[in-house]
Amino acid sequence: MSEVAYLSVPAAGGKREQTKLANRQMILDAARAVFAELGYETATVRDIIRRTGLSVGAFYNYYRSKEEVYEALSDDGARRFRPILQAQYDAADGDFETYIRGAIRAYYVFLVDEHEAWQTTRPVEERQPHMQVETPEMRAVFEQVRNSIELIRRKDQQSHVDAEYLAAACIAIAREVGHHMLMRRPLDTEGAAEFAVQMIMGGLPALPRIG
Amino acid sequence: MSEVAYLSVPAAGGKREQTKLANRQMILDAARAVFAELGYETATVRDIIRRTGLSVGAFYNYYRSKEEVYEALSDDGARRFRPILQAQYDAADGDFETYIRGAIRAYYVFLVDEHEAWQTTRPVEERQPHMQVETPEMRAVFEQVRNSIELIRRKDQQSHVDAEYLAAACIAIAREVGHHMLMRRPLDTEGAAEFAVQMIMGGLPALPRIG
DNA sequence: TCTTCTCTGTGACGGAGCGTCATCTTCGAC
DNA sequence: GTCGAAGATGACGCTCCGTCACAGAGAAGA
Repeated sequence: MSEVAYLSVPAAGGKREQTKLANRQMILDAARAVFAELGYETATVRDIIRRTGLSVGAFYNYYRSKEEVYEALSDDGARRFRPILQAQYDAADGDFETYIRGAIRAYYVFLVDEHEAWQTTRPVEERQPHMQVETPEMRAVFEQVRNSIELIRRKDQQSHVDAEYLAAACIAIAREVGHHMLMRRPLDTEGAAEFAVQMIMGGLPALPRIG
Repeated sequence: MSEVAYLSVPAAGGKREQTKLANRQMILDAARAVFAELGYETATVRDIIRRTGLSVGAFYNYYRSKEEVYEALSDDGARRFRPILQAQYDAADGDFETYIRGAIRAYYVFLVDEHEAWQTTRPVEERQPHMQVETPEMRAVFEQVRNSIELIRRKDQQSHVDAEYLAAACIAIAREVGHHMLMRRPLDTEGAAEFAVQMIMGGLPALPRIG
């Protein structure tokens, strides 16, 4: 996507380029830490930039606002998750249940990882930006799920269901059950995943029984 | 729920009490209008209060912040919806599918009503406060659904499913499908409700087919 | 190497919105 | 009619924001 290195230095560029990259990342890291410590609402641009040693002006060279930094963080998450999702699609080889199970399991593992990576000082809701952040990458995830569903379903004899509603419902189940999973100890990604998958595949009558 | 009128004035109280009530309501109405016009983020406390003719100080006698006003608005919505939900539970007389169908239908009608009541000047996302507002009344709605599900399910021979996950999943489906329904024209509450109900009752294989 | 040009970093500054508080007004009790 | 309390008022100080004139460091050319 950019210039190709043509000397021994692999992915360098000039010193300018390097510090730019480094600063961008530094700000992102600082922001993640500050959001975790102070909570998103309380945190200010100054809090973030102080941690990097840069100046206020420098911050605005990279991001337009606190919101944009958070978006960058989310976008980053979604961007890292997308290939995982794609791998599940490829591995499922056209079988819907395999895809859904793989996708949801992967998602829950991802969720737990991220959750722990944020060095949890503050409760989840405070860390979150209170916005229904809808970054391009997140919309891409939704689209990817919808497409996968549509592709797989089309292969089946089964005539079409409303792919948009279905995708929305699947994502909704996965997200919400995942959210509740994170609140429980011990963390049980498998149990939660199985619940979600069964709910999608067979609805209530199919759900795993307790006791 | 409060004092009984013991004179000819039905629900008055002194003039003090009356203006207090009136002001509270005025602020709420103004806020709804301002959020619709300017969007939640852009709107300021001053924008809201200007519309009422009151002073800044007066605002802070009633609410602590813009956020609290929005919470009051949401809370109000949830409070009005609760009895509707309860009525569906009573009418279902212990039958789960009847309850779910009634609840979701009622919810979608409610959704569309509210949606139209907000005199839509701005897109939905901008009107919304970007917070994952979780008011007491909203938590109460969740609890009510969870309880209803637990009560009804317990009657069935069927052994227990995870009521918390199930409630979360049902609400998630209803909410998300509802959200997509609102984006489509013409508005089809019945179709969306049927989709959600079938998804919950029988999962994907049970979903209504298109064409 | 030295010069020049350009790009990035700096932080003081003006502005916006916030929430408070000393003060005034109005209500209602006696 | 008097007086105490509840409530309204809006100027004030504060915090955070985003900008911009300036400075310093890297690249490019001689």
